[in-house]
Amino acid sequence: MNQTIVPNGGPKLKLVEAAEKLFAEKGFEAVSVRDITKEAGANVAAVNYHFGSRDGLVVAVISRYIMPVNQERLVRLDRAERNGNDVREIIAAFVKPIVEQVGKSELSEKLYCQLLGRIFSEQSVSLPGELEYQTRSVVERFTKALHKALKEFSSDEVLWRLHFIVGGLIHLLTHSGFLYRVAGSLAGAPSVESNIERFLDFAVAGLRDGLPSDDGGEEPEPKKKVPQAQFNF
Amino acid sequence: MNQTIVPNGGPKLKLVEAAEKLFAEKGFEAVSVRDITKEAGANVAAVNYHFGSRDGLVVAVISRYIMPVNQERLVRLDRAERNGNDVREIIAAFVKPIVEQVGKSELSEKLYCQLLGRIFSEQSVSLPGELEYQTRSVVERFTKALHKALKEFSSDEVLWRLHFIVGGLIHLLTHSGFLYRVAGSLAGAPSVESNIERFLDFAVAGLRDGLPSDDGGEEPEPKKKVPQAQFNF
DNA sequence: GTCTATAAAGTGATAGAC
DNA sequence: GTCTATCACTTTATAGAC
Repeated sequence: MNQTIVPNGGPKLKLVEAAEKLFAEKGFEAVSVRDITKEAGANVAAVNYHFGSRDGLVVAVISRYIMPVNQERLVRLDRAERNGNDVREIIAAFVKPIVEQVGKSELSEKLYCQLLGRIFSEQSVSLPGELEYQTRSVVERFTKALHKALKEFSSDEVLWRLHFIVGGLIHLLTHSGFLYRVAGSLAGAPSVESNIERFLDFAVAGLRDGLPSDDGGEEPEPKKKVPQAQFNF
Repeated sequence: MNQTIVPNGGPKLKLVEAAEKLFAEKGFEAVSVRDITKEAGANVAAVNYHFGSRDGLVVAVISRYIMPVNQERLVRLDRAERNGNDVREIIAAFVKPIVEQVGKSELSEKLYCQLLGRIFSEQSVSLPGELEYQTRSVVERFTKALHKALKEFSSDEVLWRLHFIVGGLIHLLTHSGFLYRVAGSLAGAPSVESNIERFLDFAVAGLRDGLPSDDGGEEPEPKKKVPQAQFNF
């Protein structure tokens, strides 16, 4: 978990790590610069010195977590497309990279999930062009791949269902907290991985709803074109 | 849309209506008392005089929208249970009361949806006992009804899937905005109702995943008990 | 009930010393 | 690069006049 955004291991990294933790716990809006510098053991002016502004730090945190996820998503999507474009594999390519990066973060599993849930549902922060472009292309590529795998549906229909999946995913991530009240170190306790698997089943079934059973479907009526959604995946 | 919370039609109502609009547009945290009183054409002190505090107003807004939805949910659930406990009818009982109340609000359809999305995903506001009790009983009753309709699954499994559904629903509501960029007054344009229907299909399919096809299922292994989730439905 | 004035605390950001 | 001191502003809430 150390992208180009925070190269050195000095005070800049300490700030980012403190910010991540607090953002995960309380949300981006509920944490002040003073909270962060206090948590990091740094001076109040440090955030502005190193990141230009509070927003600069927020963007740094978001980028650090989103970029590797998006990269891995595309790698896996390539593989899925070569493997015959199976719907479940496509959705797995979309979902699993999130939980895969858990280990690379210094955050606990719980906080990592909460942070990613908050990142995905964040709307008011304007991201740098590079990241916005990456996100847009992820959305487009997944929508296209799914549409190809589910020719029976219009691309709007596919986009809407992807929307629903994203919503369920965000909710799973942000509410992963309550999971840990029982989990602890119990054998067989529910883990993020098992819940992601559970979610995959749910998502694939919803996505495939309306198809006969496995392949060869009836011809559907194509529907109206809807503009590209603008949300973070 | 006039519950016991805001009885008179005077300045108190004006404040609530102004708050609703701004909360829908910008979120609960991003709106100040001054924004609200300005929008309502009232004095800065009005919010504190009429609602005790900013939080008091937030709670009033949330209650005003959630309570009728929850009541209608329970009415519909009763009906669904008498009708043979069909899964789709249960989920419809959960989802449709939301969109059913659109017309009773002074808010536009878009803002109404956004507000309800924000209410459902709100976590930091502590609600009055009455409302919390109502919400809790809604969750319990729906989980039980679903578990009864889907005996093949553990109640944890059902609860998780209900979670996923809630997530998808919230996302649909909060992103309903982008729908309206094309919708306008075009005939055949997607409406909230049609998207809810779309979502219902998705949700029911995901919920029923793992069942043979219609009825009579294989015996599953029961899973670990998970504590009741604490989130607003 | 409504208003003004103000309190008390918090916010992000920065100039300038070290 | 770090720190203190401070600016300019905003926040919620309230006392007290009308």
